[in-house]
Amino acid sequence: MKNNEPFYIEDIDIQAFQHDLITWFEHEQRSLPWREDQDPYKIWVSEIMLQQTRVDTVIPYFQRFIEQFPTIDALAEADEDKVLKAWEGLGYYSRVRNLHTAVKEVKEKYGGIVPNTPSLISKLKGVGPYTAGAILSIAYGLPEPAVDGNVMRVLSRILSIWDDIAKPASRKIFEAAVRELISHENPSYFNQALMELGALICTPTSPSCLLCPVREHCKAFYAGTVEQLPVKTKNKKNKKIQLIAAVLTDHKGNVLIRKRPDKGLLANMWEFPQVEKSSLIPSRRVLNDYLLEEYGLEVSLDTEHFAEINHVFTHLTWDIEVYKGMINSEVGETEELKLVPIKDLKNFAFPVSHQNIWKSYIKIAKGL
DNA sequence: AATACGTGGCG
DNA sequence: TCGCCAAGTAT
Repeated sequence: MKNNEPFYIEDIDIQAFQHDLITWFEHEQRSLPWREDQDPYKIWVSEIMLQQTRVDTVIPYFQRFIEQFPTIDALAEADEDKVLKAWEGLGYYSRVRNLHTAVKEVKEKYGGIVPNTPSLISKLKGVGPYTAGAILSIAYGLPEPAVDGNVMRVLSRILSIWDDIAKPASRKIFEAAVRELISHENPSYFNQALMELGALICTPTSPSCLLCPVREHCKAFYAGTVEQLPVKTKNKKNKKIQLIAAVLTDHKGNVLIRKRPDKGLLANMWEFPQVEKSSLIPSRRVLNDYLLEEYGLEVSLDTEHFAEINHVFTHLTWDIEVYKGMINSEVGETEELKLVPIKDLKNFAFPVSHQNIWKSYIKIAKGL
C-alpha cells in the first residue's frame, strides 16, 4: 500500500469487478428512452437533461424534445423561444441555451457530427468533464471517465475515499480511480453501470448492500462505513427576496408579460412584471410607481394583493405578493414587453413561480 | 475555490 | 415544515 495515493486500489480484483458490475448492468438496467440507440445527439440531449435532475422527471421531457427536435439540424434551426418552451419546468435553463449554441456550432464547424475527442467535445458550450466523458464513452465507446454524483458516491464506498465530494478538486481523484478501473472492452456499460448502481442500489441513504453485485469488492461494506460515505459538506442557507408582481390586463382581456434579461437567473424566460418590495413604501405604491417609470404605464391596481407565491430555488427564495390591475394607457410593445391574448400565453416559456401566479389568477377570475 | 443556477420528491 | 437531494457547468 502506497502512502502517497489518495485511494488504495491494489487489493481490488479489477477484472472481476468489471465483470460483476457489467454483468449486473446487462441484466438489471432500466429501459430508458435514451438507451434505444447510440445516436450521439440523443445521448447528448439526455446527459444535459439529466444534470442535477431525476430520471423520472427527464423521461417525458426527453421524449417531447426529441420528437420536436429529432436531429442536430432540427435543433440548430429552431428559434430559441421554442427551445426554451420545450425546456419549461425542467430548470437550469442555461443548460438548454448552451446546448442550442453548441448544436449550432456542431452543425457549422463539424458538419453536424458531434466531435469524438476529449479536447474538441469539451470546447462545446455546456459540455463539462462529466458530459464529455459520458458522450465519448456511451456514444463512441471510448474509455473516458464520466464522474457524476453517483460515481463519486459509489467509488467513495468501494475504494473508501474520504475526500469531501462537495469540493471541486475531489472530482479529479475519482477520475483517476475510474481510469484505473474502467473496462476498455466496454467503457459504455462500465460507466453507465456505475451510475445505475448509484441510482438503484448504492443510494445516498439506506443503500441495498445485500443486493449489490459488487459488495465483495467494497471496502466500506467490509469496514461497516457505508453509511458514513461519501463525505459531503453541507450547503449554506439561502437568501430571501421579497417581490411584488402584477397581472395586468387591458379592456380586451390581453395580459402584459415581459422577457427576462439574457443572463443570470431564469435568463430569457417570460414573466409578469415584478419589482423588489420596499421596507418603507407600501407595495401597491411601489408597483404603481415602478410600472409608470419603467414602462410609462398608467394602471389601476386592486387595493390588496390576491395571492402570495412562495418559490424556493437552490440558492434563494422568492416571496411574491401578486396584484391584479387594469391598464389605462397605451402599451409601448417591444421584443421584451408584450400584450398577449390569454389563449397565447401557452406559447411563452414561464418559470414555475410565474406559472403558479397564473394559476392563482385563474382561480380568482373564476370567482373561487 | 466558491457561488450562481431550477425543480419536484422525500423523510 | 424543511433541508437534502438528482446523470454538473460557467464564471
